[in-house]
Amino acid sequence: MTAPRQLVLDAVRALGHATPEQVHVAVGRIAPGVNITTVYRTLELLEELGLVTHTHLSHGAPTYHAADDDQHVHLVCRGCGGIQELPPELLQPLASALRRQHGFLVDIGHVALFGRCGGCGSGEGDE
Amino acid sequence: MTAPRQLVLDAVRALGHATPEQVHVAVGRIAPGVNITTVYRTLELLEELGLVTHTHLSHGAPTYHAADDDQHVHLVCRGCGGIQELPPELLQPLASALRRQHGFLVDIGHVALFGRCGGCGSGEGDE
DNA sequence: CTAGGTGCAAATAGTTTGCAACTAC
DNA sequence: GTAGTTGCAAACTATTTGCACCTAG
Repeated sequence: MTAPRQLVLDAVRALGHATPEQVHVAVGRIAPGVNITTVYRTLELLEELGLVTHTHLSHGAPTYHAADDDQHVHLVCRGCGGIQELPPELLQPLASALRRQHGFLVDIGHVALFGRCGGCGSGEGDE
Repeated sequence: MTAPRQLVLDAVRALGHATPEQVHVAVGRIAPGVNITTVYRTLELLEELGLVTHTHLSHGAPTYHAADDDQHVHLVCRGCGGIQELPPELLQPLASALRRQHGFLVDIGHVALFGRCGGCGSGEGDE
């Protein structure tokens, strides 16, 4: 575990959610000169090691979070773009149903649900 | 509704799920020369009109499907990359709970759940 | 010396934009 | 002719790859 790697892991843990670019910025604050390439490579490595995982919230931007972090379900509002985190227990009933009926093991910490939050009843919504 | 637009809509309907590029290829089979740009622009337009919607399955590639198509929940297997479609009723209990408890209106046809399908108990998994 | 890790630049994929040509009223 | 639509090329963003360098054992 080298310095840049530790920094990337720390950044992911500190940020909670972060895109590779956000991680890069965070790391760069402490150790300027760390290349974005290294961030990508390190995130990939950390993911293989099971230390971080990533989820796809909204568009293409993947967000990484530490695996030892609390797992949570994401509610992404298409109106205001806000993201709510909810306890994963909410998914338990669904998860068991899927497992029983379809043999599918849902990765609960990796779920993003799209929709509208209370404040954004309707109207436009860009993702 | 011009010819290219009709073709894009037809392609989305015919393909069921498709990335913009797949739509482009499908359209090109019937009307070569239609530009990928037009596909993107048309998809955007059709989405505004409410005729199609898109979901993010796995990585960045968005998949479009016709809005009048049956809504369905996607189960994306991180092992084999396979995609299962399930009836949206599965989400009803969860959706009502979220609505009641969090005022959040889940877009049920827009859900992708990641995990492992029966055949891919464990092992690697590239998204 | 040897391997792994890193930075840099270039390549690639996916998507968007600017602009001129084209078509339908 | 005016507005909306399209194709093409170029711009952009996000990500990946090739390669030389550097450091630890």
